[in-house]
Amino acid sequence: MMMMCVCQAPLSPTPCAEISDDELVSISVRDLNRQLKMRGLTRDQIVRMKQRRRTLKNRGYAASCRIKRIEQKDELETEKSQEWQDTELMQDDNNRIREEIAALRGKYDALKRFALIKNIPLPPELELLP
Amino acid sequence: MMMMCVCQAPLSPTPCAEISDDELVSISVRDLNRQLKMRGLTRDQIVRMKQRRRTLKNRGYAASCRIKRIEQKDELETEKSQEWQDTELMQDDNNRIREEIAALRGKYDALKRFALIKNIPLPPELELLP
DNA sequence: GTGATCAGTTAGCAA
DNA sequence: TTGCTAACTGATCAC
Repeated sequence: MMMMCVCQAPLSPTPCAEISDDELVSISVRDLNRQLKMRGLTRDQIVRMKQRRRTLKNRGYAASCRIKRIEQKDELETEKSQEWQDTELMQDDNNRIREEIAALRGKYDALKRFALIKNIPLPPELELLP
Repeated sequence: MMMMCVCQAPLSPTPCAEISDDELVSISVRDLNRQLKMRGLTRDQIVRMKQRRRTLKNRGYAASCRIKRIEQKDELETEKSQEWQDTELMQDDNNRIREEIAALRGKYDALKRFALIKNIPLPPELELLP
């Protein structure tokens, strides 16, 4: 299966001025602008810094997106097996009820025979079921 | 939701010699090598061409990978709703059987009262259930 | 070499 | 601007 994956280096060929990736993504826009002004950065450097920030953010979004996808898949699988268990329980229930009916029917048939043998007339609404 | 996505242009800044992307991915390695030899391509050009082929292939693999993922998700959802339907059917079945039991019990109770009123003695094994 | 899959990148939509 | 997601790319694994 898959092992570690070194993959692309996390860009940042120009740390520019001791701003780590972690800082850059977590800092607010307001604070970032303040920082950029404090150090004298050229427009070009500022644009690149902003782009680096965006890319780093996107990296995080991509990661959450994958995690979310996996979680949804797991969720689906769990729900499916839950449905399956429900069906199983219902089946068991069903079988128990069927046994109950069979037992009742047995008694019924016995009564039928009893009435027949003893020649006991039953009112029509109490005629035993076939 | 997502609409069309133009995204990255399909590389190929150097068509090099009338070999389209479609041709390049579908041609066999043997034939490709033959083609590359026929036209006099430098080692560097050959390496780039091979890399372009690999990239194009990878693009296709990535696409199938995404399609597969979507299909598996659909499959899971279908199976889940199928399980749900099974449970529903079973539940209906269950309810019908319960009604059947109730009806039987009704008859049974009527018989019980009948036997009591007419003072008909029943053998113990035919004693009516409570 | 081929195919699959992961993480990272980019484009583009939506809020 | 932020967050998300589709498509693309390169790395890496299995075969």
